[in-house]
Amino acid sequence: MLSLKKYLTEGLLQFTILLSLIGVRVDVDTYLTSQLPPLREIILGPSSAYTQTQFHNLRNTLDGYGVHPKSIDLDNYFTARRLLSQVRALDRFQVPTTEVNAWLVHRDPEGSVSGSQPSSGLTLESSSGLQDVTGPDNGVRESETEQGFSEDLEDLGAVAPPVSGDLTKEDIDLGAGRETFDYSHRQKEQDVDKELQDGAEQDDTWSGEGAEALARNLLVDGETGESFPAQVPGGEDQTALSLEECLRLLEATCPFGENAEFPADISSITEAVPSESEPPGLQNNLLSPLLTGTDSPFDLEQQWQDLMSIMEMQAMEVNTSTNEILYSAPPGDPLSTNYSLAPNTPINQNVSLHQASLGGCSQDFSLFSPEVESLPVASSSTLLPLVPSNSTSLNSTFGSTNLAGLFFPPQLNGTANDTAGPELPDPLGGLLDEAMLDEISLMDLAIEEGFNPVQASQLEEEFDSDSGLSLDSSHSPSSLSSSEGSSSSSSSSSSSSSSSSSSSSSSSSSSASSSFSEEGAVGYSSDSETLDLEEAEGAVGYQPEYSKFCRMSYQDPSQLSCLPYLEHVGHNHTYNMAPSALDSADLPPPSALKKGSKEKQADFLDKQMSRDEHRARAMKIPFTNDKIINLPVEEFNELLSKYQLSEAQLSLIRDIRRRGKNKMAAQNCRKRKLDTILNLERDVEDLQRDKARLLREKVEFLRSLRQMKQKVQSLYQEVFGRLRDENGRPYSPSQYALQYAGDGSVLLIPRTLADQQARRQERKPKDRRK
DNA sequence: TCAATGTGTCATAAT
DNA sequence: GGATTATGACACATT
Repeated sequence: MLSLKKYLTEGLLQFTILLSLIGVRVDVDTYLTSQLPPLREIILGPSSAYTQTQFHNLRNTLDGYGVHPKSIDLDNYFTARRLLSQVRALDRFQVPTTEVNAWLVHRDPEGSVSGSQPSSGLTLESSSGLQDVTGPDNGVRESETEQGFSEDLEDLGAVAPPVSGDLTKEDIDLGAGRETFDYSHRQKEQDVDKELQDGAEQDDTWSGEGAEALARNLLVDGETGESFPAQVPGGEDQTALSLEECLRLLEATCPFGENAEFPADISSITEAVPSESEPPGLQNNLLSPLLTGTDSPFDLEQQWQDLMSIMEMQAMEVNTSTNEILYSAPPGDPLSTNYSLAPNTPINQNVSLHQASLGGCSQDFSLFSPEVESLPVASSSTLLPLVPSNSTSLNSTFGSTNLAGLFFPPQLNGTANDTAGPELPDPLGGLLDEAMLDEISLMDLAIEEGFNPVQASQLEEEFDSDSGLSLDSSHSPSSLSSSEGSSSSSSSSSSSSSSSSSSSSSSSSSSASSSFSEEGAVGYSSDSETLDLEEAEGAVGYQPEYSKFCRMSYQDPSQLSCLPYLEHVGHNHTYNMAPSALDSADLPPPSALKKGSKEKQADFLDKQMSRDEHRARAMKIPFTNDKIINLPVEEFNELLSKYQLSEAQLSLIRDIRRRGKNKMAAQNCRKRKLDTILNLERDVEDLQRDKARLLREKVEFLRSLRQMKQKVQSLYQEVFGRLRDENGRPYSPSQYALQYAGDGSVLLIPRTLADQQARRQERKPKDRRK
């Protein structure tokens, strides 16, 4: 069956591709849906290769259009829609928006291959996957960024519709996928896709089918669902053609009135750069790299590649400095605006902010991942040499300068020129304090080596929602052991609950006599029933032990999977038993327990009794140790008054109560101690991360400040060098200086006067401090 | 055999 | 002042 399905699938796919290549438009799904249900079941069942087109059909019916894909009017209809969408999407600066998710799917270590299934969020939440996202070059920062990056991605997902890898083609074609306009439908698609791909995830032939699916996606218009021949096999050429086509459409068919949203959306581009201080004409400069490409396709392609390489660096910035994104200043923050003259840092932060807040824009930026070139549809294959091999935060930050280099006119982009060319020296090399960088690196390494404290806190919240004494037993692994042991002891099921605390009355040698469970209901071992079962299984384990292991386990998350194993961890403290019991303290074989003779169970439980329980039984104490320990003092005294007890018995009872309470107190104390240690550890890691972030921000600010100063200095020298006196001679820099007036004018004043004014200005802040 | 760890118990102070 | 709780210290068992 599988072979038949594969045969049919591949054969039909190849046939479809061939037909498409020769210009015949074929929509297999139409036939599969309406005419060949068995084949559809066979092929569509677990195969993800067909879900895309199926979704198109779904959309065609679900979004209300209701146009049959094979309708004669479909050409005009879809062509008009596609062209309109092209025009509309043109101004959105659409670069492939979904490759990142496709890449995530491919990189998923769990092997989930569906990019459109709803579980993509799970993929994003996977820490390993996130580390993969950061790329191998970002290992230094993985530990620090994995949590923040996850949050960042979640933020992106919260704003932007979840997109999948099977949209790649439409991104290349138009940029704006249909999902951009119909998110709800996309969710429906994902639901269907999940059903369809449940089996596909286990299909070993996915890679082949996935490649075919990608190739097939190239033949299906992502926006209209229309199938059309793959006219341009090369991704880059296709991208260029799409742009050219769009531009031609823009010029030929669309009046400006129809592009009323164009400038508004252009702002979405300019918002990515600190345009607050830009002159209005800059937008033209900003657009020029894209719009002027119609005249020179090569230039357009070259600029497009440059842009993609820049965006790629931006994406790496997203992957590697999420904390900076999370902590970065809001758009209106003075830090972001005041540095607008030096575009490096503000651009970086603004872009990051938009990546975190604007879905479309963020996706557009984030898809430039180093893995994009692995997809045969993007034009980023030539970008690989541009990808910095050492993608540290600082290097990726430098990448943002190239963005300014592209968007800003050269005369305003002195800093970008400093960093754009490979032949130019790295400006940061002379600007940054090496010690500071080393500190950052060491800090990142230190953080990386430790367990992520945020994850630890999450685990702590998950496993111990109550930091106090009482634990929710439903969250405790002891409930597992409870369920496991529920059938092991019949006496456990008959354990009687007395008032607030349940006393475990297990059968002993004399069936009527009671054994005692020292672990009472007070403290954080709240559920004595489970404890009884654990004791019945020979595990001393009590709730705090499990709690402790839970806490220890989130030092290493992998240990979380071993929780059932914990029931065997408990120490067999046979020293609690009476010497007579120690003689035969060996655990009974499991077969004996399974055979379940009550006497053997009674012997076994008898052996598990604590020392005080044996003493109490030896002294013929008429009530359980559990009552002795856990009853309130009034009830306890009332209980004692009911019986005629000897002094020895009363003394033993008081000792039992004291030891029992102290035992629980010790457990609580140890639990609190461990909690304190873990909280301190987490606080230390948080502080280290904050310190590293602040250091990075400081470095960036210093770098921006330095670059601004350099720029101002160069402008100063340039202006000053052009000044001439009445005789046409240049002014001496030692005698004259330029001073900036408050109204924006520049005055030439004697150096001495300038020095005096400078001193006055220096004194003012000092006086204010005083 | 030794070290690390877990646990119960005691003594003592604090509540 | 007694009961309870918290905690350091110790001993013992287990790994």
